[in-house]
Amino acid sequence: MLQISYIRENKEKVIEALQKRGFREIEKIEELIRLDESKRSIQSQSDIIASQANTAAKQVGELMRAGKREEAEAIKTNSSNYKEQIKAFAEDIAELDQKIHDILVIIPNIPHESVPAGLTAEENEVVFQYGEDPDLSQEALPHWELTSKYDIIDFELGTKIAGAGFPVYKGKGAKLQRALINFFLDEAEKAGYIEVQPPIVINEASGFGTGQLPDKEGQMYFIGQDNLFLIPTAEVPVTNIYRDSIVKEADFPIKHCAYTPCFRREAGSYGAHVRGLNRLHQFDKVELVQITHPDQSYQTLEEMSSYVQTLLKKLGLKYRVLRLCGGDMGFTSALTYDMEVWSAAQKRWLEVSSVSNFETFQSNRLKVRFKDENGKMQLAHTLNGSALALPRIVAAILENFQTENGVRVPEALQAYTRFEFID
RNA sequence: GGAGAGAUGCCUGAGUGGCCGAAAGGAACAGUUUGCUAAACUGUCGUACUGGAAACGGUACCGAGGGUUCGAAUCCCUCUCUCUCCGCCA
Repeated sequence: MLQISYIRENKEKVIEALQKRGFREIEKIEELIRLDESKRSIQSQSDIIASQANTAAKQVGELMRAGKREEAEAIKTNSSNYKEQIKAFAEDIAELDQKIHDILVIIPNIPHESVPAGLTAEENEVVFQYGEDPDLSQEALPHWELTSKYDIIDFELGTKIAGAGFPVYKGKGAKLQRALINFFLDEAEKAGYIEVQPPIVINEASGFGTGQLPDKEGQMYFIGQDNLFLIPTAEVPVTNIYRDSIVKEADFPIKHCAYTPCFRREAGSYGAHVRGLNRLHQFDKVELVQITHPDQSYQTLEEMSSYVQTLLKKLGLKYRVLRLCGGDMGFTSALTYDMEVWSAAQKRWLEVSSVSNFETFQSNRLKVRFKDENGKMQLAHTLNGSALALPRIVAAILENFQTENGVRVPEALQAYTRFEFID
């Protein structure tokens, strides 16, 4: 959520930036500023009345103590209508506040200046590409055939138990998952991230803090009886650790990693491109979260991006890095890099990580602040990135490393799987 | 699920109608002392909005929302959360 004071002081800049994103309701900005102006005007009128009421009340107290009963009574009768006036002002202010809030929550973050213009995924900018196309035979199979050939992931069984998009991992498939999780967590620890195990359900305040609510509740599974949501990503519970807190400047950067399952309803996305592991309702992911000083956040973003790339290199996967264009970025992000791996049998790029700087967009909602060197409160910057999401990594490993004798496990993982081939 | 207790500033904790934006201690920050560290001493030390060039003011906030009153951290109502005991249980 943008700060109203920032919008007020940088109106043109905000409008221009939102146009880059393809935000349609630009006129809302003007409306917002009008509402804010009248709110502040009413507020100061109300403050004057309140000040008078306070003075009168204080006088009554003093007169009573001095034993001057009648004078006190006189002021009392004069004071009785202050309350009504203040109440009337308060009602107007509450109404305006609500309107202001309703607009603020639909305004997306302002894109960083390096974000390319563009509205669709085609306009994302490829900033880096690494690795070779694996040399596969004509008979190379897509991963959903390999999983049943080696009996490591059973999609139908998951459908029976829960529904489509909830696969059952079996035998070496389950072990591969466990190996990847441990590999990712160990690497993150080496890179200085402190591991946490958060709840995998969140309340409404947490969902609001990181920007999933309001608006995206349709993407999350809702447990109505207890008013909780299953997490769509560990970003939500991990970042919310710091909600309503004042962090020490010396503690920057705060670095956490977390493994969690993630749940997404993915309502309305079906078809050939979501086959197999490409898009699931439940999947595993190791997530990185950082909270930094505003001056450091873009440097941190680059570090997170290169960290994620080292993981892909260690796994021997061909990948590319995209800088998302304004229209393709998430609502809360100021700058996002997507990492995509090449899935050789499908001949498709699969997104396996998304690394974003949210600047103060989340911290303004979360109220994550620190005291700067001048003793002033400032909002911290929040960032996060997947490192990594498992299913598409599994898909790429299966497809890219398939041989006649089975699927060769990447060397970096063998210490974790304790087998070299899936066969 | 049943019964009870509680929610105050970064933390602990006092405060039952006006002199309370809030005692005290701790932490933190600055200074004095010190060979260094520690200790001691002195001072500073809430947030948000708002007026002002600044100095310095105004308003709001003691879990949330209502109410009583000239006046509420303090009294009343509702809600939320936390803790303790009992029950159940991985």
